[in-house]
Amino acid sequence: MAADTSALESTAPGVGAVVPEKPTLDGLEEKWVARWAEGDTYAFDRAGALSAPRSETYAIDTPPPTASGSLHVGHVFSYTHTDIVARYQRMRGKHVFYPMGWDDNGLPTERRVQNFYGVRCDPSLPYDSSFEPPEEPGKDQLPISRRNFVELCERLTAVDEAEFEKLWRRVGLSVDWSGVYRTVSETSRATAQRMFLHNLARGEAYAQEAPTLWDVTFRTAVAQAELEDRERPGAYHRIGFAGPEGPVFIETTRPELLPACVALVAHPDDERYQPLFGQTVRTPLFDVEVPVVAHRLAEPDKGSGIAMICTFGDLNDVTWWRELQLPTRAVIGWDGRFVADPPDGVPADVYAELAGKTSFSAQARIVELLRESGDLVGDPAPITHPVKFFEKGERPLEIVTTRQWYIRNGGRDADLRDALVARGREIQWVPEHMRHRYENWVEGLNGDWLVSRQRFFGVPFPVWYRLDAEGEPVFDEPLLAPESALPVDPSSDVPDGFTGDQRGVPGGFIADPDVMDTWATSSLSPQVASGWDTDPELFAHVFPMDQRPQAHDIIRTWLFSTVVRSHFEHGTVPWSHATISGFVVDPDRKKMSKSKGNATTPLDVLERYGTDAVRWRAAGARPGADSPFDEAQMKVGRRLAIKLLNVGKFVLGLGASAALTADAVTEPIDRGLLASLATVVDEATAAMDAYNYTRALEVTEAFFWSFCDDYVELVKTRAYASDEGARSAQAALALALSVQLRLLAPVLPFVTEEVWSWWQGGSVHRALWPTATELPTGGDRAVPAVAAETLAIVRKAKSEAKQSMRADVASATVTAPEVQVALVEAARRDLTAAGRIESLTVVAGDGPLTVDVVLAEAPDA
RNA sequence: GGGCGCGUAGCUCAGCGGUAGAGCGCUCGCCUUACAAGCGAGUGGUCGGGGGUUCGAACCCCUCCGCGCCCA
Repeated sequence: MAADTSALESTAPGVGAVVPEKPTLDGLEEKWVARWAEGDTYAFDRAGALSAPRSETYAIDTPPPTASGSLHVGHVFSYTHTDIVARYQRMRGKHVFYPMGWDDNGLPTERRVQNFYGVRCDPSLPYDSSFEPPEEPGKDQLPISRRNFVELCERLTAVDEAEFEKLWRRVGLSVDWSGVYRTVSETSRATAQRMFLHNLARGEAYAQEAPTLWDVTFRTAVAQAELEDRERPGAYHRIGFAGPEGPVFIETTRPELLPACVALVAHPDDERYQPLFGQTVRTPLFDVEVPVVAHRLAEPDKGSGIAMICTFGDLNDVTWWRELQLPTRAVIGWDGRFVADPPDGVPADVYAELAGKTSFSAQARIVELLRESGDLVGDPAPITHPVKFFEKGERPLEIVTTRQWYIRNGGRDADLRDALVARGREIQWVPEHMRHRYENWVEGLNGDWLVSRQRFFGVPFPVWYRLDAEGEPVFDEPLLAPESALPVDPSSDVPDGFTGDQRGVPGGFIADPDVMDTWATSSLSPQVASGWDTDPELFAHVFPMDQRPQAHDIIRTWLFSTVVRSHFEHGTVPWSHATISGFVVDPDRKKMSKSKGNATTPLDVLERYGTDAVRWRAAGARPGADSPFDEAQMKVGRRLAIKLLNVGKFVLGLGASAALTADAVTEPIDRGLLASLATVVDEATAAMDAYNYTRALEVTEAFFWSFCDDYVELVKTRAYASDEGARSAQAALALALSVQLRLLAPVLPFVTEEVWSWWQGGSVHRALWPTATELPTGGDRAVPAVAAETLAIVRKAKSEAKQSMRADVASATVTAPEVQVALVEAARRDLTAAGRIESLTVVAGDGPLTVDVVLAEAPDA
């Protein structure tokens, strides 16, 4: 701990503090985290904000971290980037609306709860109010009711969230912790359901029975945005179909889908197959008659150039099926296995061999059968090809026809697509080139946004269906929850006009069984955080927000879906700026992630180098740029923080204080130093306004080191005196310290606050960002620059003579261009003291400034 | 295959039309009363290759090579 805390009784930061004997970084985090919490230093002043113009509020749409996940250094970096901006805007006098959220909704939480407690959700079970999970997860997962499962999710995420908050406070995030939201909260659920109902009412959401990409492990539909291609081994099987004039050979990687074959397809220009178009062929083994059709998506140079269309092997099949209006012969069920009964028109005897099998074993069996029948030509030819996976899944996706909810996103509507691209152009992207990621994605969409998921933990659709006399649901007339009742859980709540005992009985009703995609909730983070559903006055003030910070990997998901929702509901972009941070990568330039095993635990690094050092390193990563994790860099940040403590102690130990003002600065070199600082302030401010915190820090830091190594060394002796010159130095040092502490405060919140507290009232983080106008004008920056240059040459002479910097100089003769002579003379007093120069002569001459240094005889040499 | 970004000192990166820069590293010095968790000095690059524009190119244009990310 810092040595001086006993003197601090007041809750106001800084009041009554003194400069410690031996300043240290140790313990600053604990001290100031507690002090900021007590003093509500980062509280959002709602009333003050609402009574001021919108331009005086700065609202941030913070990414809610996945509460069940774990944080690594990459997270610390990107959240620090945002915090630097937040702190800057606060110091500019803005009301900073900077809430934190937790994403405790969705699959990661569901999976973590299953593993942590050893349970699984079985929606058919009744709620058990006395249920307690086992101490240790058992070998087999314990089936529990949906409501019990959800309760465990909430219990576990609350623990995780408390840990996260502790870490974020230690990182120094200037979040208003009274405004935390959760994506699974009542408010979030109500917001998501209300927005969905609005989308539905305006025709922006709809349900449709359609072929859907399906993860057989999670047994849920997945959206285009959640897909990824993975290279997987496969094999082309050459199979003969019986054509009108002999066999037609196709090559397929999925022979097991033969019973699902509905046509063969070739490119319309392919002369080899033109004679067959309009004719029919018969499938081997099953002997089903299928047409030969032409379509531009068939690739002549792939395989034999003619392919079988199955319902459904891949997305091309879906396109062909839709555009060519082919029949459906689905064989794969929700569990990824071949369904029990063959499709219409497919003989049951052969199909019976496949029923109940997975794709893998069905393929093996089909290949055997084809060999026996002689329809398989040669051996399968191994290939590697891209296969679609759910990004969180481990088995290839199947395509299953199901009824799903969609929200329009321009994937099937050029006008909407253009409108959403135009929204993207309203956003200021930082860095600018990230805009292309957005436009590429929007322009490449091939379907609407599938938002329903067949999971248990999530926001349910506020929808029921009437059951007809036969007990079949009437999907065309969904029963919607009234907005006043939101949030609802349709599996326990009852639609208007019905009673609970009518659930599931003919003439009664059933609930829509699905929950929303996690992005369907996350895409409403601006609305949830800003009180769309709970505090319309606040929402009207802070929305559209100023900044959406996030990483570039979720532009297609989080960013895009947020734009879609805002476009529909509010007819505006959700924020004016999207700031995109890069990744922290390991030394091999691989993205740091827990699953790759190369993630560095943040707490360990924070403890070893101190928060300010880690934040300093984070600030060195420009917006959008990946940056390698290198501990050696942390030491540099730590050194900067220590330097601040020491120079602060020096300046304040001289008797410099906040009472000294610019008027006292009379010496040319002092005025020059402050003139130079004024340009630094201007540059840093311009850089911060452009979200270029890296540049702002660079400019400030360069000045700071030269301030310490040159200016302070030059004026030190004078500052120790007690004449007018001393007061000039002391005032300049005090002013420069004050300005520099404030310039560095967003990056180094702890050490700057510590030094600030030694001599100023209030928090540095509530102080105003410096402006050039608080510094005296008219100083000549060349005076300190030339003095430093001269001193450097004297130092070099001492260094080359292997002498101490304290070695005396008998005489130094400066030969300088005419215009510089007066500058050197203006710094004469400081130069002779700092260089320990007995006799300093300055003459005009040609060429650059030189110094002829004659060292005094060393006393005991 | 398409899009985007990047290739500058051993490492991390600035510079983006006018004489190659910083920090780290390394080498050599220095106990200097703010700081030895420090200070001073030095070392180090045909700015990925090739063409072009220009009085002048790391910077602009073309092309090639390599790396990364996103999308097919």
